[in-house]
Amino acid sequence: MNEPGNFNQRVYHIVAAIPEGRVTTYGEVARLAGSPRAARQVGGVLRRLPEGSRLPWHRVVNRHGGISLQGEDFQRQRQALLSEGILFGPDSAIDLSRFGWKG
DNA sequence: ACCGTGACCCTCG
DNA sequence: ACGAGGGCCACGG
Repeated sequence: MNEPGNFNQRVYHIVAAIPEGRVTTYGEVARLAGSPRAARQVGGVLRRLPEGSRLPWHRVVNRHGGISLQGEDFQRQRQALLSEGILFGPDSAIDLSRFGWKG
């Protein structure tokens, strides 16, 4: 079991399954992938997505419901989420109890 | 096979 | 309640 590159594949699969208009966290993806302590790695996978990937990477946020990207990438993710009807609170964070995958 | 890296998260003061 | 500090661990070079 657990062949090389499996983590990547699992992450792809899980992220691809996040419904439009919903978000989940790096930690949750890591848990679903079977490596609860590899939240950081999830970010690593998404960072190196092949250009032109159709994976909805923007639906993954940090545990506070905030965007972990910086500068231009921050704006791109924010825009993508807004265009799906996801709202940001006064603290610039998404209410996970409302827009989280499980809801 | 080792080593740096980091789109995170938990634990303590 | 909150911030700094450090552990974590799969990946690529």
